[in-house]
Amino acid sequence: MPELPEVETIARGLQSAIAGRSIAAVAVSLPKMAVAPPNLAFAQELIGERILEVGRRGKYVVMALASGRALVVSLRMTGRLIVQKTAGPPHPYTHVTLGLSGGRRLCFADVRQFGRMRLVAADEPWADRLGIEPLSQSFTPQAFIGMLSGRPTPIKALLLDQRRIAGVGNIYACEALWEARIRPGTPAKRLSRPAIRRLHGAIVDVLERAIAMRGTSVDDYVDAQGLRGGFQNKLSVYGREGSPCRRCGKPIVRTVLAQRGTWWCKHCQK
DNA sequence: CTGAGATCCTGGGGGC
DNA sequence: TGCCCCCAGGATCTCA
Repeated sequence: MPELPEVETIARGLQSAIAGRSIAAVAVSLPKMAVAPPNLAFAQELIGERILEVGRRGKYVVMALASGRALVVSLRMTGRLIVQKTAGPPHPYTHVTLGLSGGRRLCFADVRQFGRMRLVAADEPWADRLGIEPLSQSFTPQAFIGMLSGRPTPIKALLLDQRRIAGVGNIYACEALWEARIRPGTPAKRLSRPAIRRLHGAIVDVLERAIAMRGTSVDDYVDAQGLRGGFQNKLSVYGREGSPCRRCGKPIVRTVLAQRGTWWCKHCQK
């Protein structure tokens, strides 16, 4: 499932592969996957547009268009954005295809159909519910302390809340909590200042290391060029139930917290 | 505001 | 071996 490092990797790949190209054709085979503002036709609006640059906000891929509008893509669990040469069959489970200048096409594929490609107007505040970017200057230890203050919510559930921190998902929440030696179920308000500082550093560290490895491919994640990431080999706890903790050697356990699988070490996460 | 629960989907894993 | 059932999982919406 693509989280911040995977989406960042995809966005960088798209930036080098399709930035500057114009959209010559649009094919939508599953209409719910392609959303446009009211009374506007997705395909018709996009034809003739040009993709200026591709970036990321939280777990969303953001394609800035020449008109000032944007194409915002949510990949959810199984969504993919794949750039291909126009010849040959499209990527499996492609529901939206953008035919681009220069003989390329962008396939938006998704087995489970949870993802969305949304055309947003220039003045549409589409990201107004998203929280702080954890790799931005504004994510300071002080800001993090304020975010957790007084909250009874289990710290892991809080890390997954996109309204607070945008981009952290299940994999990196588990990994950061292990790195900071914090029990996932700890109420946020019960964490000490040093623990919060450790966790702040761990979040930034694990996200940066994962980006450097081009993301984690535990299921079937691939980037815009169809390549797998490398961080799955560096995971400390996620998906490692029964395997020895890399720090203390005790077996990693799996529990359920906030309706999500949660992997952690009972011995060294207090 | 906050949290809990439902919802959307389908491949694949587990159970028999 | 083969078949069927059921579940994971992110964001969004409803409801308390």
